[in-house]
Amino acid sequence: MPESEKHHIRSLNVFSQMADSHFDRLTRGAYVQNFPPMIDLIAEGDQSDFLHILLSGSVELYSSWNGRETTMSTVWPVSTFILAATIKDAPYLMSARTLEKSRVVLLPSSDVRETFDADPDFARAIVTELAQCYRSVVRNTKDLKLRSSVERLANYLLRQQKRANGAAVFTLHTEKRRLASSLGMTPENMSRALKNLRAYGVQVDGNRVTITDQSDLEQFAKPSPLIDDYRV
Amino acid sequence: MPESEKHHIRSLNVFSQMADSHFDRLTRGAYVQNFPPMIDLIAEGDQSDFLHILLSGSVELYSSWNGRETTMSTVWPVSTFILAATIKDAPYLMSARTLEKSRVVLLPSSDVRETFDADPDFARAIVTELAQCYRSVVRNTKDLKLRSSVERLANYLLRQQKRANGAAVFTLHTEKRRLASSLGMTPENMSRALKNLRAYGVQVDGNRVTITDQSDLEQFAKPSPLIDDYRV
DNA sequence: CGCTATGTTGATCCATATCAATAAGTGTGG
DNA sequence: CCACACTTATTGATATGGATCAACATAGCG
Repeated sequence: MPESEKHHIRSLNVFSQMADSHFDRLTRGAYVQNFPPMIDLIAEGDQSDFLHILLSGSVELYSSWNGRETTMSTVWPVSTFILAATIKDAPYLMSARTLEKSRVVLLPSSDVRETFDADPDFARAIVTELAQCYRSVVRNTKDLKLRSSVERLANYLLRQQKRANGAAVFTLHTEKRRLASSLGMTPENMSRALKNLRAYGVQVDGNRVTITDQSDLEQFAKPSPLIDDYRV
Repeated sequence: MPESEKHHIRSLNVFSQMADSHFDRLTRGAYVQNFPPMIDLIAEGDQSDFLHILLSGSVELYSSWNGRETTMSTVWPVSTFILAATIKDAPYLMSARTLEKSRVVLLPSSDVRETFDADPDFARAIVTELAQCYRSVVRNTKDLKLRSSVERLANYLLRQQKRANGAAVFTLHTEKRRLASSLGMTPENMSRALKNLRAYGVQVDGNRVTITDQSDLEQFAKPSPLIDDYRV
C-alpha cells in the first residue's frame, strides 16, 4: 500500500488514536484496490478473511434466500463493512457489491483481531464502530416493524433532506429500485407511495425531490430520534 | 453484592478471562436485584446508566412508535442486554420489561467503559458479545424481509425444536401474542399460520408443539444457516 | 368462582405484491 | 451521432397476504 494512502487511512476514526507501531503492523498485510461498478466483493456464507473499508464510491450490502433478494444497506465512504464477521471470525451474513467505481482497503481479519488485543485505543474505536452498526440495524428493524411503507418512505426522505442540510430541494443518491428494496417494498409500490406523498407536499422529478410543505410532511412522517437520528 | 453472587457472575463468558483487580473494580459499584413480572426496567430514550445482565427469569425488549408497539427480542439467562447503548453512552433504543420474576445485575455503564479500556480480555469478551448481538439483528432483518409470515413461523418452530435437542415434541416458552409480535404479525394471523402449517406436519396444542413430518416441514421452511443458526 | 387477558375463528377490509403494458432513460456498437 | 437493446420507472388492473373488527371460547389469576 502506498504511503500517501496509508496517511489517508490513518486519519480515519478507527485508526487515528492507535500507536504507530500497531498501525504499521496492521497495514503491512493490507492492500487497496479499485473495483468497477457491480462487482461482487463478498458473498454471504464466505469466510471473513478481510475487513473492508470503503474509501470512495459506494457498496451495497444485500442478502438472498430462496430465490429472493433484498438490499440490507448501502455503504458510503468512509466506512468499514463486515466488521462483526471479522471479529467473530465467522462467515459473512451479507453479500457486498460495488454500485459504482469504488476504492476499497482490505485488512486481513486475523491482523485486525490481533491488533484489537494489542492496542486499547484501536479496540475502543472498533467497539464504538460496532456499537454504531448494531444501533443502525436496530433502528432499521423498528422502522420496518412499526411503520407502513409510506411512512418509511416519508421518513427516509426527511433523513435524506437532513443530510442535505435541510434544503427543501435535494437529490436521491440511490436508484429507486434499490431504495425500494432497502425500504422493504417493491418498485411499483414505491412509485405509488411517492404519489401518495404529494398530498403532504412532496414533489419528485427523477432524482430531484422538493419538499414544499415541511411541517405537513413531518406531521405525517412523525420522525423519531430513536429511529431516524443516524448519529445517535 | 454478596460474594456468592460475585462468584457466579465471574464465571460468565464476559468476565471469566479478566484480571481479578479489574473484576473487583467493576463489581464494586454493581448490584443485583430481583424484579416481579411485567416490570419496566428500561424505557427507550433513557440514558444508559447501567449495563444489565439477566441471571434468571426472562426479559422482553420492545419498542414503540406512534402508538404502536413491537417485540424486538426476548432475553434469556445468562445474557447481557443494552450493551451497545452502554458502550456508546447513548440513549437506549429499546425498552425492557421483565416477563417473569427475574434476577438482574446492574453494572454502572461508566465502570464498564473504564474497564473496557483497562482490561484487554474484558474488551475482547465485550466486542465478541456485541458482534454476536449485531449478527442476531442482521439475521432477524433477513428473516423479516425475505420471508412471509408463515415461513418465519415455520423456521421459528424449527429453531425452537433444535434448542429442544431436535425432539419431535417440544414446548413454546413464549406467549403466543408475544411470539406473533416478535415475528412481525398479529395474533390472529399467527393462529391461522399455525393452522396452515398442519399441512406440513405441525400439530399444536397450547404450548405443546409436535412435528409429525420433519422433512416435510423443512422442505417448506427451507432453514438457512445464514438466517437460523443462532450460534454463528 | 368470577373476572380479565389470551387464543381462536369468521367476515371483511386494506396495504402491498404481482402481472402486464408502456414510457423513458442509458449505454453500446455500427 | 444515431439506432438498437436493455434496464428502470411509471401506471393500470388484479390478486392476495395480512390486518382489522367482532364474537366467542378458554385459561389464568386474584
